[in-house]
Amino acid sequence: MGKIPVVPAVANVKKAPLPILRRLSIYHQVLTEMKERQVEMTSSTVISNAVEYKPIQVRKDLQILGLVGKPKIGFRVDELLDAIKRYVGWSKEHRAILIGVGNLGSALINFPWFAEYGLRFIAAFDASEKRSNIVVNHVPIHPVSYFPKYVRSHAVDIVVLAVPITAAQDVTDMVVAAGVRGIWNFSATPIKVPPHIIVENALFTQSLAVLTRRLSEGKIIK
Amino acid sequence: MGKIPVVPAVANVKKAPLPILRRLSIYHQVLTEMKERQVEMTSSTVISNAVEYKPIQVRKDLQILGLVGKPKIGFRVDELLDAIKRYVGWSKEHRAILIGVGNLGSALINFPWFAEYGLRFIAAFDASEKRSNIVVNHVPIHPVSYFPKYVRSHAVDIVVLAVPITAAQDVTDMVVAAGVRGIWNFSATPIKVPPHIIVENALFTQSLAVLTRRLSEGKIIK
DNA sequence: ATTATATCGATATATTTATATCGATAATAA
DNA sequence: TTATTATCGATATAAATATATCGATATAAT
Repeated sequence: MGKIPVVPAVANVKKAPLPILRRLSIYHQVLTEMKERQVEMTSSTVISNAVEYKPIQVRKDLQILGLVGKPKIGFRVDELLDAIKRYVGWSKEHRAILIGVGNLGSALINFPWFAEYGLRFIAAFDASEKRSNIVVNHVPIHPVSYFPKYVRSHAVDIVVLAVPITAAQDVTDMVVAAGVRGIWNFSATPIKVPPHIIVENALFTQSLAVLTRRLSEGKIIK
Repeated sequence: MGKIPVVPAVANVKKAPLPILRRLSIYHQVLTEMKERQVEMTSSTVISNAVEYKPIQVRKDLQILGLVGKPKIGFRVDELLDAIKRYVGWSKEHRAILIGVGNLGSALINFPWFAEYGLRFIAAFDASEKRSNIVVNHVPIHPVSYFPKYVRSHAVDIVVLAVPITAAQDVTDMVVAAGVRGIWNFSATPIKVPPHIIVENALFTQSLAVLTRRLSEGKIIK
């Protein structure tokens, strides 16, 4: 008699290649602008013109979505947009908490994430008492000490971390202990988490490094 | 007689691989924290423990910096840090302008970029008159209409763009026309520029796409 | 009706990036 | 003193990613 496996079963969704995910989010933005301009059909070539990638690459990327285009014509803009949203996980709701309501946190909480990205801020937390117990963009702000208790009575999918470097790891540990699975990290330092937690870093210095390096590489000397 | 080439000569600095640049900026952060803790020596293995990359990759990345480590010991923290800063272009000053003084722009201008990254904000511009003619973090804010004139009398290396999507392309065109070579784009849309302009996008949705996809991939179903 | 063309999807190749292996070396322990 | 170990740097292999090629097809032009 074979043993019944006790490891938790996991949805066998294929792991999407990182470079493709990143480019899909750019195609999403371009397609959104096309939709606003009432454009109905588009193609790899047309999308390619709007971004910095070659048509072959755009075509290959779109193939992963599994929808069929028409030769000579391409794809319906709205279908492409929906397919991308489904693929990257933006067509279902993600309940999010903001921690750190400084300038950056305020910028994040004021952005209309829900309609296009499924991200819904249900509360925010801040270390400072004077930023607490107010409401920003319909989202209530609480003192951060209340966070663990809050999570016990509210389902939270994602914590958006916008705290200073010095607080980042401590707050992360609290978030992990509370059982939240996803962290979108805007603090300027990489954070350490156990393997079952999913972290994505939005580290500004990464793009700054690329920018300053490219500027020095291309310096015209004569 | 051979023709004298008329194409502008360019410093023959090798083009740094993008993935390495991005990881170097993370090592930089980790090393900075080590320096603050007075750690003198470190190694690929130790750095690896602090980040999500394997020791082999860290070693290979550091090799590009061209400094020699000691077997069994590794590298001096301060030498590594300096080498990274030189390599990515953070050891010389970059004169920067902020355009768009909303929450995000304010967060950017209040961050201490200069000491570690060489980025010096010399002025900011905003479309709103009521945000103009004040000073934030020692940086004067002007109406954006004054930008072209300002650039004629001040050397500007980088424009940091933190404007709404709707304004992004128009402001970009103005920046390009004014002759600025580098753009750090925090507006939520990719912008189009001529080939001699260097743009780096800090698109939040890229990391969001990775986060939401990874969350759905790893969903426990049983 | 025929030809030309732009695109798709599939497959093949090239390039880039990540990882492994291995001898040499500096420090530490026996 | 000798053995052991952690690391380095160089080179080799593997894996992932990007690009090219090509036949098929839907539309538009002749």
